[in-house]
Amino acid sequence: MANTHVKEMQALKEHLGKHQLKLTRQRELILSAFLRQEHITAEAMYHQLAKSDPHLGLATIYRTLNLFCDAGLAQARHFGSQTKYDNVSHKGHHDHLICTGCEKIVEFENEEIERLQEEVATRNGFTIKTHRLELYGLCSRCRH
Amino acid sequence: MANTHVKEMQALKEHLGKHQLKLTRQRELILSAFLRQEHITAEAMYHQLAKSDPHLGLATIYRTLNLFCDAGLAQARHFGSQTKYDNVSHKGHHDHLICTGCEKIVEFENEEIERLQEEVATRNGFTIKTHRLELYGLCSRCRH
DNA sequence: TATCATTTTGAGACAGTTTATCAATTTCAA
DNA sequence: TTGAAATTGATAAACTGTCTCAAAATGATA
Ligand SMILES: [Mn+2]
Ligand SMILES: [Mn+2]
Ligand SMILES: [Zn+2]
Ligand SMILES: [Zn+2]
Repeated sequence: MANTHVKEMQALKEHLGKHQLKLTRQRELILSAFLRQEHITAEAMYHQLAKSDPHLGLATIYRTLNLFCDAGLAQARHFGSQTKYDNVSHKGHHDHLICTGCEKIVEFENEEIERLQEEVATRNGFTIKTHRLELYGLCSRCRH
Repeated sequence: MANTHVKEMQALKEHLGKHQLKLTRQRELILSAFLRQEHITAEAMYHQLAKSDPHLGLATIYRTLNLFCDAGLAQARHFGSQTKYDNVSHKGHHDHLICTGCEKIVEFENEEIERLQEEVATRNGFTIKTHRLELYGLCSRCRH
């Protein structure tokens, strides 16, 4: 655990430094736990961390995950009715395939789709800032 | 107003008939107002209708819009953090371009994107049931 | 048209999720 | 080491949407 997530920790420190924010025990702890997941809800992280740190407040989890979003390490994604924080520290933009049977989430990137999105936007006079593409269905296992 | 939205009214009646549901003054009123919009929140519809019918309850709005969804007249869409009911009575599947400046929503369809989505799904062993594609950005007016 | 079982409504309670408040604690620059 | 500023945890509050239930409306039937 000593030399894992060094890069992300560095990125966080950089963000903190730029915004007069402080590095706390909680922020370190939450970052470390967050980086072990791909997609997680604040509530799930709260329960997960409660085992080792029963006094960590839910509000702190929310505040910290939102801080990670500001720092570019995380991204809040609204899947169905849940808000999951997506670990984007080590990867670029991507979209999602979501199994409605088992909740499995597969990430994908498709240059061609992205290009066509730009085309659609341009045709309508828009400049895209962000987008969201989610495909909901059944994975091979759940189909049977 | 006498002969507008006759088809949609008919579709609603058909759904009601099939499910032992009743046609009420409120359902007629809400349908008529709903069909005048493209995308609207339950809350917005509530305030809009309150002017002419101050006793119409918010729960009734929600119940009725959800009924329209069941009847295939409406579709609930989660844009950002808002849930808007999309009037789909007279159109098929489509996706959205959303201006983050003025909230303008432009609908579009793109065969090619849809095809590529299927391709991505197949490649990952998924069978798509639904999908959501939203492009957020600035419209030409808001860019300046 | 009157009857009346069934459905619907409106008001507000309630639930789930996220943010705001604030006194106490922690951090870190000087 | 000190102390101003930031952060935390507990909990209140905000917000969105659903549930409850007594009263009212609907519509099939006589
Ligand atoms: Mn992801
Ligand atoms: Mn639409
Ligand atoms: Zn599955
Ligand atoms: Zn605009």
